[in-house]
Amino acid sequence: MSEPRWLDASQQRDWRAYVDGSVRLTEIMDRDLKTRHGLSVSEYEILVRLSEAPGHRLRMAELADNASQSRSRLSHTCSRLESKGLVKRDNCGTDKRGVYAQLTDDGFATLERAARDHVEVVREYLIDVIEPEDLEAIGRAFSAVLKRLGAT
Amino acid sequence: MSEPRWLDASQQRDWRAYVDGSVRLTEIMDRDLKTRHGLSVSEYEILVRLSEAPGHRLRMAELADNASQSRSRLSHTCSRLESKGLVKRDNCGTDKRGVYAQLTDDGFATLERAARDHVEVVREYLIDVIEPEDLEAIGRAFSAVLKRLGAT
DNA sequence: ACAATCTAGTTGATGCTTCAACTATTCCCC
DNA sequence: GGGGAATAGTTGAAGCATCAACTAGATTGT
Repeated sequence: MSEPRWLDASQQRDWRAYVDGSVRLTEIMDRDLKTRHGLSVSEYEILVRLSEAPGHRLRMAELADNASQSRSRLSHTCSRLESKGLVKRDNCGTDKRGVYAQLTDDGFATLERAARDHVEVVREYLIDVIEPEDLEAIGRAFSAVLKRLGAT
Repeated sequence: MSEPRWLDASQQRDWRAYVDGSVRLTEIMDRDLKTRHGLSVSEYEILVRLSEAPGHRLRMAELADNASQSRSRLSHTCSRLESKGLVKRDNCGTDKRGVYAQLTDDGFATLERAARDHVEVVREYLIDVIEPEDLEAIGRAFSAVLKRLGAT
């Protein structure tokens, strides 16, 4: 219960800009993906991780970790994606508890279309409006955050 | 429908680190505020903005803009805060449609307690683990994003 | 002064997230 | 090899966000 170490004025300003800016940025990306492709950001993230996995499939737990989602949330999201036909679940042979999430052809095609538009939004509202070295700083900073949190 | 300008490898890495890191960071702050003070991040943000306003009160629309929330969302959140006794609504004299959100004494006290803990989390997981100049870069970058989005 | 229009704010339905509880399987080890 | 603990994943309920529809009051133009 010691005295809190408050942020100084400039830290405060930077922190606030980050909080407000990142909220608004996420909002934009969310709405764009939703209206143009019917995907939420968390659905999109799952498709991305699956598309990068060997054979376009991953065990649920690993997928959850990759996408920074809880297992419960992944289960629900995955069910939605499955009912849209973008993902399908397969049992794992070696571990009878296990389940693979597998990207369908339709899922891959949808992702390719969505990714094209998504990258434009990321450019338009972030990458093209900031200095390249500030993007690098962001990368460095959040990598450090992830390391602090014990992730890869 | 032109060719998408894909991100290069280093942009990709930086962008990914940001997406993952910011999601996880928000999660931490959310859980911390919730378990220690019973507040969601969006409730906390509203208390912060109110505490900074003259007389600890603001018109709903202005508060919504400050906190980057939709008016609908503010209405709901404000009702929750009101039922917790942290905020109260007053009619506006000059505009009969208008409503003021007013921070209560209890609300202010709760915010003070929450802010002390919150700043520690922000330090522990972000500010103390990154270089000061990277924080400045983050501030610059997201200010540019906000400007691009037409905010202050 | 009246109608058309615009702005402030709320509401309820719907959908996504979180949390705790649950089943089923595997691992550990005595 | 059998009982206890750990792991994989799902489920349902409750809470929060989003969207469209709505009420009520202000503004504008004629």
